[in-house]
Amino acid sequence: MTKRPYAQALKVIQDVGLRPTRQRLLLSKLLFERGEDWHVTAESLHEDVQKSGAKVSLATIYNTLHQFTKSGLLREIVVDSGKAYFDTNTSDHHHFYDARLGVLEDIPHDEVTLVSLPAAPKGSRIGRVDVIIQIEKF
Amino acid sequence: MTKRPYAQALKVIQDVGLRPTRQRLLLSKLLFERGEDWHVTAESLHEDVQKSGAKVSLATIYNTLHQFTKSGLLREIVVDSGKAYFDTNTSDHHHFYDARLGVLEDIPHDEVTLVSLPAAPKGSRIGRVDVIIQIEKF
DNA sequence: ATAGCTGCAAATGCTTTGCAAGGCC
DNA sequence: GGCCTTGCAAAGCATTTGCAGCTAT
Repeated sequence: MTKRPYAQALKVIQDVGLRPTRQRLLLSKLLFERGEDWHVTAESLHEDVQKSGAKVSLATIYNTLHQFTKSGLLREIVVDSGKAYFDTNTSDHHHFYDARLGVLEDIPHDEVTLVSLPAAPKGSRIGRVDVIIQIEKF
Repeated sequence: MTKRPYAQALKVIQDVGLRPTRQRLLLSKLLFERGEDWHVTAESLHEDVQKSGAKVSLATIYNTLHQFTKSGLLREIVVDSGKAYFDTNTSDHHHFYDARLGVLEDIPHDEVTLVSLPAAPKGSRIGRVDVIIQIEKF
């Protein structure tokens, strides 16, 4: 079956029950049809939109990133107290982060192993475990 | 030997080669003389200053937190893309974080063990490893 | 004296919000 | 039509910066 333009992007959006608007289709396409995992900020995605010749307002990009995250299409990664990163790879994995360059890189899931997780403080449960390995180029 | 007020706070500052100004002495005292590890934001520290009856401008608090961090007296912890946390415990350890409440808690160093750290991407070296365990109260 | 420090206010950077106009079902 | 979405501009926060005045040495 031939893949029509936006076919995958459309499906992704419909699968989570969002309306396939022009803006969401484009963002979905930019995010999920490149066949690799990657990391975006609202700003970087906005630039990609402009490079594609289209136009989506920054506000809508913020809204959409959050909707996609809430729907489980994206995962937010906190590595910088001042900028939000989103990861198209929502599976269980960790990250390298180069603070100087602001660049994130996935660590394959099986390359970090945690032993002996501590018990959560009483009255609370453990949600997610994030491992961030700071790196720097030399 | 009796401990004069600010004796410890003064020493801490002199040890890293900073001028013991009124502001730095107070902040040092608030941060390091309570005999336990804790986590502050510029805002929370500012409030503590005011509760103590003194006054230090927010700008100076930001400056001082960064100077102290650069001097190794504090460690910055990134758990929120929008607010900077600082930890008076600079030793090797990890954190619980309740995103809803914005509360950080230390995990004793020996209660998390990482096995099989991945190799850093070529051309880079590993700096710090941060493990953040998201928790939520129930 | 002088190099360093402080505080105010203004500026910055990222993100969110209010609301009128437009689009999808 | 009615509800969801978008986009702009304005507002919001946390943080940084410029610079005149103050302070430790």
